[in-house]
Amino acid sequence: MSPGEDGLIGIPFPEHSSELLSRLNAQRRAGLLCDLTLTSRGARYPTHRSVMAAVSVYFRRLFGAEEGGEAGGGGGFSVCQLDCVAPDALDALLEFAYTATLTIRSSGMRDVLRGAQLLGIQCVADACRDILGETGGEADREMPEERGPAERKKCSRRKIDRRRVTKVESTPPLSHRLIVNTHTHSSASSPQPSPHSHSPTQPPSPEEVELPPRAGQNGERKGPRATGRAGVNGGMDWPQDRLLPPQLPPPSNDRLSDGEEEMEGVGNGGLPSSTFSSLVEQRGVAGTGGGGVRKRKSQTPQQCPVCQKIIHGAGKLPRHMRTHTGEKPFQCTACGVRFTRNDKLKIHMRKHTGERPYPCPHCPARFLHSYDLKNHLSLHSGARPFECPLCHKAFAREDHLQRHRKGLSCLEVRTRARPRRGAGNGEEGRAARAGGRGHSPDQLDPLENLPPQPQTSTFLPRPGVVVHEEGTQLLPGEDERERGVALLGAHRLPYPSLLWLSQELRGRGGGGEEEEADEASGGHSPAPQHARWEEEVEEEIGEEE
DNA sequence: CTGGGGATGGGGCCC
DNA sequence: TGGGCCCCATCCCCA
Repeated sequence: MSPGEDGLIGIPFPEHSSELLSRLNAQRRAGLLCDLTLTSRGARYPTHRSVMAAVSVYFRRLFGAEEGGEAGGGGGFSVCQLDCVAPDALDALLEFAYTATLTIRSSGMRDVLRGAQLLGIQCVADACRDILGETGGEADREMPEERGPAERKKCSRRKIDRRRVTKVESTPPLSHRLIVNTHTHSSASSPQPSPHSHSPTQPPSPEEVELPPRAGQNGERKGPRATGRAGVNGGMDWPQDRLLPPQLPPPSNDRLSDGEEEMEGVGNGGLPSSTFSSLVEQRGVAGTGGGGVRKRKSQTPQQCPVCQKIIHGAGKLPRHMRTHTGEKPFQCTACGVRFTRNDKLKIHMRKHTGERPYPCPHCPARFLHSYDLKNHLSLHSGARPFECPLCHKAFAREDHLQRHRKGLSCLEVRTRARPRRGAGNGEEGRAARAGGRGHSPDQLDPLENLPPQPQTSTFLPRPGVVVHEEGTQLLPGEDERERGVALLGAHRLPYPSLLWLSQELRGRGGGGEEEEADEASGGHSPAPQHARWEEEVEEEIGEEE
C-alpha cells in the first residue's frame, strides 16, 4: 500500500464467530451472565436475551430489539414462561441458538417445528418442514406463501436466491446443519436450575404475540427453502424483514439491493452470523456492499465440511476434499502411482517423458518444477535472502531457514533480541511489512503480524503458547517447531515478517522508495540489508543494556 | 547440519 | 460453476 492511501483492509478472523458462539454457549451452561430464564412445564433454561433476540423474532419483539422498536428495550422479562413449547423442543432450539446445530429426535420434530414457528426461528422451521415433507396443513396455514413447488420455483428465479441455494447445496451448511438424531437426544443442555431468582414476569406467550405470516405473497420471500437449510449467512436467515407485519413500516432492510442483501446478518445488527462461511461470504462480496475496497475479489469461498476450512476459488472444494478422503483418482499410466490432482499427475508424467520444461539460463540444468528452477537460480546468484534473525546465517531457501530455526543451534549465537520499537503492532509497521512475500495486507494478523492461521484444527493456536511482552530467553516452543515461525524478541513472527521488519528498518533510514520497489517486485528483498539491520539491532541491544 | 530434489496442498487466473 | 494450469509455501527425504 502506498503511503497516504487510506484503503480499508479487511482482516478476516474466521474463527471468531464460531468461538463467540461457543463461549456464549459455555456461559449459558455455566449460568454466567444469563439474563433470561426460559421455562417450559417446570424445566428452566438460563439463557441470554441478546442471543434469543438475535435468533428469534418473538424475543426480538418481546425485548424491543426489532429495528424500529424501542431502543434499549428488554421488556424487563427475566423469566419467560413458554409452556406452549415442549421442553425437549425448547431445549433443542436453545441448543440450536448456541451451537448452530439442531439435534432432535425425529419423533420430536413436530414439537420443534411448532416451537420454531411460535418463536419465529425461521430457518429451523423451514428445515423441520423440509424433513417432515410438509407443504400444507398447519405449516401452510401459518406460512401461506408456502404454496408448493410452483411457487418455490417462481421464487427461485431470483438471481440472489439461486446463488444462495447453490452455495448451500454445494457446501453442506455446517453452521446450522440439522442433525436428526433418531436414537438419543442431546443431553448436553438439559434443564438447569436457573441462577436467577427473579419472580417470573409473564411475557405474552408466543401464541399471543402475533407472528405475522411470512410476507411471501408479494415476492418478499427471499427464496426457496434449500434442502438442509441454512443460507449463506450461516442459516441465520433472519426472517425479520419478511416476518414484519404488513401494517408496520417497511423495515430499513427493504431498501437493500440484492447485493446488499448478502450482507444481512451483519446489517441486521443481530447476532454475528454464526459461520465463517458467512464471514468469508461477506468478505467476498464486500465490494458490492460499499463498505470499501477489498483486495481479493470474490472467489466463491466454500467451507470444507470436514475441517471447516474455507476453500477459496470456484471448484476448489472437491480438490480439497480429496485430501480428506484420500481419494486419488489420477493414476499414472506408466508406473501406477496415483495422485489426488490431475495437475500433479501431469507434473509427475514429466519424469517418464523426461520433460524438464524449466531450463536454467546459466547452466545446462533443467527442472521439473518452476520453483526448482527458482531455487536453483539462487545458487547462481549466490543470493541468500533468508537470514536467521538470531545467528544471522543466511539461506537461499526459506524452508531451509525454517528448518534451521527449528533447530537450537542458532540460539547459541545470540539468545536475546526484541522487536523494533514501534514495529510490533503499529499500523505503520504492519503496512510496511504488508508488501512482503505472499501476504497481502488483508492477510495479516493485526495482533502478531502473523499470516492467517490455516483453519484446519492442526494449526489452531494452542492455549499454552505464551507470547511474551518483552524479549527474554528465546526458546522455540513446539508451536514454532511445527510452523517454522521465527522468534524475534519472543514475539512469534514468520520469517517474511522478519524481513518486513528489516525492510522497515531500512525504510527508517530513508529507503522508503526501495521498499515500494521491493513490494512491486513481489519478492523478498535480497540480503544486502543484513549489515544495516544487524547494526540497528546491535544498537538496540546496546541501548537496552 | 546443510543443500538439493521432489511431493503436497492452497490460491489466483483463466476458460 | 467446475476444472485446468500455474505459482507459492511448506514439508519430507536423501546425500
